Amino acid sequence: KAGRRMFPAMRVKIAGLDPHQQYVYHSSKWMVAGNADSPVPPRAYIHPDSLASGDTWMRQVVSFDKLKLTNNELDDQGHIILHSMHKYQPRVHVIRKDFSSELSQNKPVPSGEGVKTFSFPETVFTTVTAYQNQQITRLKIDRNPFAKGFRDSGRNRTGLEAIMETYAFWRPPVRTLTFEDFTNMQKQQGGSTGTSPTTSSTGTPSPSGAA
Amino acid sequence: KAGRRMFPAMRVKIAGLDPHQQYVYHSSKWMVAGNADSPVPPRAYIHPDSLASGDTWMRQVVSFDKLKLTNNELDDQGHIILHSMHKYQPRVHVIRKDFSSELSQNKPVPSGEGVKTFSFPETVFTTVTAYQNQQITRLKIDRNPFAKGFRDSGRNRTGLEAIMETYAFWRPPVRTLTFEDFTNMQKQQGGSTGTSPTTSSTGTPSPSGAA
DNA sequence: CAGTTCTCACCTAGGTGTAAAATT
DNA sequence: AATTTTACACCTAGGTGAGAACTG
Repeated sequence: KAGRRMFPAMRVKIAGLDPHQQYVYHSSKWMVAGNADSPVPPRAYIHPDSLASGDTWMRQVVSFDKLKLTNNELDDQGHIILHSMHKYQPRVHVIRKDFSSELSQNKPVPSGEGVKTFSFPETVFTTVTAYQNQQITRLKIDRNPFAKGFRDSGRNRTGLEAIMETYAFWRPPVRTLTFEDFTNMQKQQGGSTGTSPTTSSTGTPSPSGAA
Repeated sequence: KAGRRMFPAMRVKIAGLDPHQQYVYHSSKWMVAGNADSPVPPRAYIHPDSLASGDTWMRQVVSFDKLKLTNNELDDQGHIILHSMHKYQPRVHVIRKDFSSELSQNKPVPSGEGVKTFSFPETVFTTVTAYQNQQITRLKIDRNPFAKGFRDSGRNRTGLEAIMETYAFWRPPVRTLTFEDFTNMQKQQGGSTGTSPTTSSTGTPSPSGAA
């Protein structure tokens, strides 16, 4: 019924906007890596602060932590619908609000000048309904405040868990986007099947189901 | 430090908008009844759903329940700053978004065609830091879910409390606004020192103070 | 039986009035 | 003495993974 959040969430910092122009933040397109376009165009998540000035956006770290995923095809609460056991790559769209094309979460992201799209290989992840990897489970329990109830502070730090020590002071990366970087970014867009263990690969479970 | 909400909150239903036009909901001006304009122009609360189509606004009951009041003159969290022990009358502004005058919570509400202001005598209230009236205290404890901890279901229903029985099934009024009503509304704008015991008169405490 | 759904104890986050303490 | 501030117990609301129950 309800969706579940991603953890860690996409967090982004941007530079190079016109401080007095209005912008919309859009997180989409939830590409299935290496698949043809799905029959239904995927939903986009419009950042709740949206329609704010470039000045406002640039002054803060933009966090997509309220975004929720679901595997319920009939979801009517605006959650992002994904398929379990698939690999996805989040994208961030920065859309300048000049021509007043009302944008909805279902309409495709507009294109043209004033619309920039970014994506990062390290944020590729695989959706699951049950964790397949004990390291991911521990990472989430140790880092997500809402899972504190499962923390077991006095535990044996054996072999495999030593790896987790690496994450003890790790923080989700905050990338800085500049429009100058954009042309470089484009080249990177094609095949990003990154298996970097740093972020949430094989992590985020897509949540419980239907209405 | 933190502000406190109003209870019950302003709840409003509107009709007569252009379904495809964009509108902003604005709750202000927090007039001190019968006083000259205060030195600092009062803040307005921009409804969080704002910049939505007339269609969207009309389909739902618009609730201002997230609005927070404070008596802290130096508040920097966007709460509405009021003075304790004063009488206020909330107003609702419906602002058509055609000329792109960016509206901020601090800027004065624009005027002209496409901007309609409504207020209701039954929503006049008096700010306090401690309740002066035991009936208000009981009303809030009985009706506000967050005060459930103070409910004492098996209690003596003595004299004064019998009055409260009246409120047992009472719900905050949902008013319907139409632009046709607007001219009538204007006449009512001047002196509304309504002491109707129905709503929150002598109720809402303005919250704890400073940063 | 691999994958999914459901329920639950255990958290975070924050909205209540109370009563004591501080302020004026 | 009257009003405001502060700390607090007790709620609502909702985000966790665990583990039992369910599904194909």
